[in-house]
Formats: sequence, C-alpha cells, structure tokens
Amino acid sequence: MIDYEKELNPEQRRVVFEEEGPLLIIAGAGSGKTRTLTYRVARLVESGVPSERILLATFTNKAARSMLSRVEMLIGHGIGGLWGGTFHHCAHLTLRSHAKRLDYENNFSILDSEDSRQLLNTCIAETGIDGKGDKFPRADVIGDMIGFSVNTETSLSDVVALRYPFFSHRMEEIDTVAVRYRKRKKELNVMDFDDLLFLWRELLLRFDDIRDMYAERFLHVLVDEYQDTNRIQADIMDLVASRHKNLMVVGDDSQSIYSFRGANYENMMLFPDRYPDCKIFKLETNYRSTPEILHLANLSIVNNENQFQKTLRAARERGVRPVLVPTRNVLQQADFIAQRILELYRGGIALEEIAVLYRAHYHSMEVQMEMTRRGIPFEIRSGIRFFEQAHIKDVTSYLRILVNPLDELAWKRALRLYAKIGRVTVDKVWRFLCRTSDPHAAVFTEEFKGCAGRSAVTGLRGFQETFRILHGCENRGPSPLIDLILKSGYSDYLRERYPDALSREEDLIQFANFSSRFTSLEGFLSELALLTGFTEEGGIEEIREDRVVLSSIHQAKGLEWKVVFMIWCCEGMMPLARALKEPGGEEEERRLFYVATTRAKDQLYLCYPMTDYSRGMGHLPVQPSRFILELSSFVNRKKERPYDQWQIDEME
DNA sequence: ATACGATTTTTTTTT
DNA sequence: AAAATCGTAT
Repeated sequence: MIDYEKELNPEQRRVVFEEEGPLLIIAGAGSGKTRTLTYRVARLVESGVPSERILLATFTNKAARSMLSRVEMLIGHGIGGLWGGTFHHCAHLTLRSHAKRLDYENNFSILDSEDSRQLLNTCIAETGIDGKGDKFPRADVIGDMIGFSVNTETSLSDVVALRYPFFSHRMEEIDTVAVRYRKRKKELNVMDFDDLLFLWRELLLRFDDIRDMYAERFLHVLVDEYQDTNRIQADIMDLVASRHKNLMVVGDDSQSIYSFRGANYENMMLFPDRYPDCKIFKLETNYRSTPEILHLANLSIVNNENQFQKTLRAARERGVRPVLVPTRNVLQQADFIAQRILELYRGGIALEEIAVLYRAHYHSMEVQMEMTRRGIPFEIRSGIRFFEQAHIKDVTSYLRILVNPLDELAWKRALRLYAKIGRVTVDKVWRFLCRTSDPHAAVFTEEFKGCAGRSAVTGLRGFQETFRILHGCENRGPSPLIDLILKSGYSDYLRERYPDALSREEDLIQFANFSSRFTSLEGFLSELALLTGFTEEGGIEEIREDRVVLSSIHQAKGLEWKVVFMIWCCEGMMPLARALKEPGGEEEERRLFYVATTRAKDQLYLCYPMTDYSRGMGHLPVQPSRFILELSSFVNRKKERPYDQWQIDEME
C-alpha cells in the first residue's frame, strides 16, 4: 500500500486525490511535479481505473519511461496497457491503426529531421531554383519555416513575412517547394514529425467514429509539461478527453522554452477559459534548491510580464550564495570550471552530481577540451543524437529498403556507400528501380548493373552482393540483419572512411544488441525515428556514474544536480543574439535562464568570459548577460545582491 | 559528365 | 565541427 500521507505534502495530495473534471496544475520548478503526476497515476490504477483507459502524454521518452517505471514500482505490478509516451509516440500508435482513412498506407515510415531535410533538398533541386544570385533559404531553414507554419497554424507566407522577412521576395518559390514537399511525402508514404501531430488531430476531427472510440476509452488524460504544447497538441488532448472530461494538465509557464517549434504557453493561460469549470491547483513549495538559489531565480523571472502569479517557497535550509565568475577569456572559463570540478570532487561531491549547462551546443567546445586534457570524465547530452550518426543511418537504410521497397531516401543512401556512385548515379538507379513493379527483384537483373554509367558497374555489383545476402532475411528480425550488413562489407567501408572506425563498429554492435528486443523490422524502424538515445535498461545510454554532465539548457529541463555551472552568461550567448530577434525572444531567453538556475540544488556558478576571440577581429570585450545585470538593478539596489563575485587568480 | 577531395561557410533550442 | 559549395581529376 502506498503511504500517501507520508510521501506527499498537502498541496500534492490534493492533486493526487482530486476525483474528476478538468484540472490545471501550476507547478513551479522543483515542486515535485513529476512526483505528483506519478502518484496520481498510481492512485488512479489503485482505485480501479483500468490502466489501458489512462493516457499520459509527455515530451520526452525519458520522462515517460521514468514516470511509468515509478508507477509500476509504487503499485507493485506492471501497467502495460497504459498509454504513456511522447505526443509523437502516441500519434504514431494511433496513426498505425488508421492510416488508410487518411489515404496513407499502414506501413508508412517516419522521417527524422535529416530525412526531411534531404527530401526538401531534392524538392528544391526539382523546383529548379537558381543557386546563383541572391540567396535562397537552405533546406533546413525551409524545414523550420514549414514546421513553424504547421505547428502554429499560421500560413507559410505569414511565417516568412514575420520571421524570415529577408526571404519574402522568394515567397513564391518557397511555396512551390513546400507544396512539392507535401506531395512527395504522400507519394513516398512517409510522415515527418509535424505530420504525426497534424494527422493525429485530423483523424480525430474528421472521423467521428474514431474520435468517439478514443474519447470513450480514455477515462483519464494527463499531460506533462503543458506549457510546451502547441495548439495542435492541446487540441488533440481536448479531443481525446472530450467524453469524460478528466483532463489534467501540469506545467509551469515560467519554464516554457519551446516556442521555436510552436509551443505556446497561452494554452496554459487560456485553459481556464476553455474549461470554465476547471479546478486550479498550485504547487509552490520548492524542495530542490537552497533559498539563495531560489531567490536569484525568482529575482530574474519577475522581469517577465506575462505569467501566472506564483511564489515559490524554499523548503530547504540556507546554503551558499550563487557565485558570479567573470574570467579573462574563454580558455580561462574552461580552466576555472575544470579546476573547480576537481576541487569539488576532492571535497566529496560525486562527478555525476555536477553539470555544466549552456545555451547552444557549440558553447561547450572549450570545456570539452579542457576536461579531456585533465582526464575528467564527462558525458555530453547534446549535439548529435546517437541514432542520427552517419553509420547508424547507413545501416538503417538497408533495413528500410527491405521493409519499404519504395523508400527512395533509403535506396539512395545505401547506394552511395559504394565507390564511384554519387548523386547522379543514384538518381539514375532510383529512376530505374521505381519504374519496376518489384524493386527488390530488379536489383538482381542485368539491367540494374547497366542502368547508370560504365564506371558505376563495380559499385552496383557490390550493392547487389550485399543485397543478395540480406534479401529474404526480412523475417529474421533486425539484429541478425545488422550483423549481416556489417559482415558483407560495411565494416570494411567504415575502416576505409573513418579514422574512428572501431568505435563506430562498436556502436553498431550495441545497436544490433539494442534492436534484438524488437521482433518485427517494421516496429523497430518506426520507433527508431522517435527515439533520441538508448534507454537506461536498454544499453548504451545507461546513466553512467562518475561523469560530469555537459548539457544544453533545453535538455537539462526536469533534471537536477547538486552543482551547476552555467557558462557563457554574457550578451549574445545568453540571451542568444539570434533568439532576441524573434518576437517574445527576450522573455523566452529569460525563461531559459530561469530553467538553468533552478536545476541547481546546492551550488550555482554563473560564468562568463570578459573577452571573446572572434576570428580576424582579435579579442573583443564582452558584456555580462542582461539577466545578471538586472539582478542588481534599481529595484534591488538597496537589497543585497543575490550573488557573490569571484576574482580568478592568474595562474600563469 | 561525374565523383570526390579541398575549401568555405555557418552553427539555437528538439520530437 | 559539419555541411554546402567549389574545383580538379578521371
């Protein structure tokens, strides 16, 4: 039996035991939001709600996993039937069963961002845009435009006019590319990330029987990180909860940091308007941070105009004040951090209790180098995702061909792995293949070898051989197939191409290992696009002890460490110059600052270099972040500053 | 015409 | 650091 009295505070307990109806939970940082959600799900299951009638939507796989396993631990048995996962995961589940209704085949595949960028590139090429003369947006930029347009329900031309005015004059061509992209996705039977959400909602809006089925099914719908939902996601949740109206949304408007992909914290502000009978609860006791850290965070966030009124109360004892650390330059910043980490470590703080946070991936460069130099083990939670690495995608493309013979992108990627086969050859081969009735069989014909130029024949024969080995093994599951791919030449390819071939091969062996828990190739591939790293139980991305974490602020959300170093706390970096140009940019950047500071439990270091070396220009002076300056601005001047300032001794 | 290596540019954040 | 573009060799 769960001891709710002992394990929850009164604020949390009220939420856990509230029976029915729409609920809005405003949960400040570190107030036990996840705990409350977890216990509520456990309570619902305990009180007899069948687990398959509960939907728990989250933003990351990690959040879903950790909540579900905690629930299982609490109630002492599995909750397999419960729908818990990211919005995209749930969308995928739903769409698999009903793709036909939307004129998709049920075996549709999912494009990850690299796939969609590539598809966009071919669309741009086909549209025949002249590369010379004035600039045309690159594929990833067009992808952002389209994504933002879909997720905010704004017309593409408005998005361009408002956010990309410097491309307005190419609007017509942009539109042509966008139309072509949409058409090609349908032809190729593929969906991108945005389609998953958009089409899920379409399904529920257009087909009453489907909506009724899900609305009837889900007795309780719970949404985590509601401040980061966009209009489409909020609509979907309204629809699946439309029958029983037991919709509980949890979030913190001060931590909304995903507006760049259409998130709108107004979903949260307007929830009471959409559900006038909703009950609002606030979780305002912070268990995570010392009062000093909390004080600094609060002083910062009050500078934002638009937010729910809430006052975070510190539950913890007093600790040390946050520290502002100006360093002479970037190298000294890295040096200071490495030095301080070693001191903390000697003082008994485990490395996994320490994190270095930054606004953008490339900000971590110097710290990485310094930590490597000093032999401090660290783990990077940013940058290239495991499944997006070239070697993983190469191998996966063979599997994709096997599952979907019309997967143009996969054919082209796999073919290009052979010598003397490039962009043009691959185009010719694809044109040949897609006109045959059975592309798999066509590989073994004589015409296949001759369908491109003479120089390509050897390469095509190589592909043929690999494919002969793989063909017919579709039912053996992904793991043995990956083995076969490695053995039939990919391993050699890696050695020729990459200096770090060995570590890539090890990755692939782990990858095969990970894949062995999937029995069907289809299931494996479609989940893959939605995955970012391996799960804790599953292999590579296990929580490794004794490693300092280096992470972007975005990826640090929801996590906590005893000691947090925030680096590059200066104008241009935090806030990021580029982000300030967006409407509402400054407030969003301040929320990021808030998220970063509230990750710290005991100690917070705000670091910034006083000069920056920009190429060609020499050393330029750097301004401290406005978020730091405003902490001691006119309002607070009489009060104490919320931080101490450290002087770094020169060590040379 | 094509492939591929060298050079230049660009880099926010993520499912 | 990675990707797009450019230039050269085949």
